[in-house]
Amino acid sequence: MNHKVEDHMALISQLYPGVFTQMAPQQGESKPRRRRKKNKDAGLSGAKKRKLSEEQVNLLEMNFGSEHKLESDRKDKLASELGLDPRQVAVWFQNRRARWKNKKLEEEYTKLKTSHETIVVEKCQLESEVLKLKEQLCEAEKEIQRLSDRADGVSTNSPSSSLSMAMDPPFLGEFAMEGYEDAFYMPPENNYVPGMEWINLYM
DNA sequence: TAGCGTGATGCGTTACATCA
DNA sequence: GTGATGTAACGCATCACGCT
Repeated sequence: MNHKVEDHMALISQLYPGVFTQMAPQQGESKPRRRRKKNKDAGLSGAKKRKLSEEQVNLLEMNFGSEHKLESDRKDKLASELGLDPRQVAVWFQNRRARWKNKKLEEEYTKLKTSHETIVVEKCQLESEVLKLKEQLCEAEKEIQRLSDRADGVSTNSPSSSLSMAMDPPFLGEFAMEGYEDAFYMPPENNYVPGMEWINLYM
C-alpha cells in the first residue's frame, strides 16, 4: 500500500489546485457524494456521545504525537488502558488525523500566501527599477545625439575640429621626442568617469 | 442562540485474503 | 493464474452534542 504518497498528492493537489489535475486520478468526479442520512433516533437508541476525560485525551495526544497511524495491537492496548472501545480509539485517531491535516493545510496556505506577496512586491520593485534604467538610457542616447550633432557642426567649419584633434596623435612639431608617450594620460579601460555611467551600457 | 470543538456515523475506496 | 467476493481499515463529508 502506498498511502503516504497518495496523502502527499492529495495534500499538494489541495494546496495547489490544478497542479495534479492531469496526474492524479479524477476520483469522485462523476459520482456526487451521497449525503449522510440524519439519524433522529440516535439519541434514543444509541449511546449518548460523551466527552473524553482530560487524561484520556492526554494519553491519546501522546500516542498521536509519536505515531499518527494506529496499528491494531496498539489500538487494543490503548483502548484497554483508556477504558474505551477500540472503535472509539480508532475514530479519535481518524478525526485527529483529519483535523491535523486541515491545520497543516491552513499553515501551508498562509506560508505560501506570505511568500507570494513578498515576491509580488519584489517584482514591482524590479519593474520600477527597469523603468528608471530605461529612462536613463533614453537620456544618455539623447546626450550622445547632442554631442554628435555638435561635433558635426564644428567639423564642417574647420578641418581640424576639436574632436579630430583629440583623436589624432598629438602634434609636437620640432619638440617631438621619443620616450615621452607617457606624458599624455590615457584613461585605462573600464575606468570610472563620474557622470559617464551610461557609457558602460555600450561596452 | 450562534458558533465552535469534537465524538460519532455513513459511504466510497483500497488492499488483501480466500475460493471456485 | 485469474476473476469474483468478502472483509477490514481508512479518508472524507457530515451530523449531533456539549460548551462558551
